[in-house]
Amino acid sequence: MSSALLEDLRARGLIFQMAGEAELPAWLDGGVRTLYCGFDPTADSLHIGSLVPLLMLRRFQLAGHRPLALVGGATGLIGDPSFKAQERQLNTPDVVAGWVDKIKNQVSRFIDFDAGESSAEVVNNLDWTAEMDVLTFLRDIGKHFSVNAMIQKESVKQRIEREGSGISYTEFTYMILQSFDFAELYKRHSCTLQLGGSDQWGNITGGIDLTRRLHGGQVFGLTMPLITKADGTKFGKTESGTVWLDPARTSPYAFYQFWLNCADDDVYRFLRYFTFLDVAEIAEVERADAERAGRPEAQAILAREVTRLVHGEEGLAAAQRITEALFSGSLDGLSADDFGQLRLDGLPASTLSRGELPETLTHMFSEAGLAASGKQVKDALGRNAVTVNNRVVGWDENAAVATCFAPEHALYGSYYLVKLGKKKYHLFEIA
RNA sequence: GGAGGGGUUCCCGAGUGGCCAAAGGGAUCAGACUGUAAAUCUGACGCGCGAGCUUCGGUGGUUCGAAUCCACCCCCCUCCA
Repeated sequence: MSSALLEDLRARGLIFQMAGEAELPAWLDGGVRTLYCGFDPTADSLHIGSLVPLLMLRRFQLAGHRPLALVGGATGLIGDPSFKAQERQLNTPDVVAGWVDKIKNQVSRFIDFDAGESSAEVVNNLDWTAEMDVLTFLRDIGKHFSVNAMIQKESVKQRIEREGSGISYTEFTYMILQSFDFAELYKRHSCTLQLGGSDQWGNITGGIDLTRRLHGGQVFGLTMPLITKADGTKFGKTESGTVWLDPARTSPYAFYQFWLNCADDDVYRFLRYFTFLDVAEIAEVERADAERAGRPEAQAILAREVTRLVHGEEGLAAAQRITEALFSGSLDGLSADDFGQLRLDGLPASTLSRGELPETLTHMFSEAGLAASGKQVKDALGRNAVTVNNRVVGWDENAAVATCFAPEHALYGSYYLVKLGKKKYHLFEIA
């Protein structure tokens, strides 16, 4: 039954490497197994880079196993050097502790805590490292690690070999801390499988070795592939930066748009990675898209599914309302209440009074976040890329803010929907 | 502690007294083409509507003029002790 899980994961392209590949299928089939994946608090929210591992925990849970989400209250204080080009800035303990709480919360949305034998649990590695003293650590844990082997790990190689960078002892020790986590979870929870991104391979195998040495137990490892994009740019970034899971940082609307804008060359792969849709079903979507000319269905399905997973039905509905309002072409169908709703749904918006309008559009729009600088607004104005309630506004009107936002141009007396470029919208409410 | 190398605009990386707001590439933004794609082409890309203003690790100095020269300081890397 669980080897079926592995089959599905393989079909989705979600398996990059396995440690203990020969025994793992039988082991999973043999009963409810406990597995874990770690999430280090490097900010107050996770971003979509953590989505694959999070969904992976859920996939295992749905297959009857018991997932532990480890929040790295300890490892987050150290910093994982794996494949990082540079030493990281340390964050203060109280800051990290605050992030741990937020991330615990976030992680909890993806796994079920009330599922009988396979009920999930959130653990924090600070619980078993905080009180450990240095000498115990060095004698009981450190002794099992060979520096010779550690410096051979691919994940730290560039830090050791590359001219112009280096690695502190602190970060170098990260691998040992994470290895200790695995051994400890094995002891405490009989946890026998660790999941992670492919960059975690070195840390995972370290944990497997340590568990064997410390407790004589056989445990397993599984890594997921790095998510890449066909055009070679980094996955998970948009013009406005990282795509976060926290709706306060990335609105459900922006989140939905991110997936909707997914490239054709990536979208079917992403459907397999990021949704629970059946592989066969996804193949069917791909086939249908290929047959039909024009715009594929896949992006809409992907956006819908992932937004629902992360932001729930309500978040999805809000995102779809805004999308529908903005991209259907005409604003005529919108009522005054609809504008209010769009604001609530997370459409970027601001309120100004007629008396305090800025002197220039460049100032007004860059302030509102429609563009990074006045120069960009100027460029857009010069190319007729800006509209106010669908009326094109040009560079010659830059200083005529009051005219552009005159009452006769308003919708319902006070609403102005400004579009810059093809996709950037901002609602101004002018009282 | 010693010797050497280095810190340039978001990133990589040129620049070693004026022609430098600083080559080139990447990323990003806008336009055309489209499907709110991709590829391609065009323009922008420190800030400012503009006059102009502020940058090249930091602080002082030399000079008519400094990212470029000098002094001191901070940080990083390599090797030696």
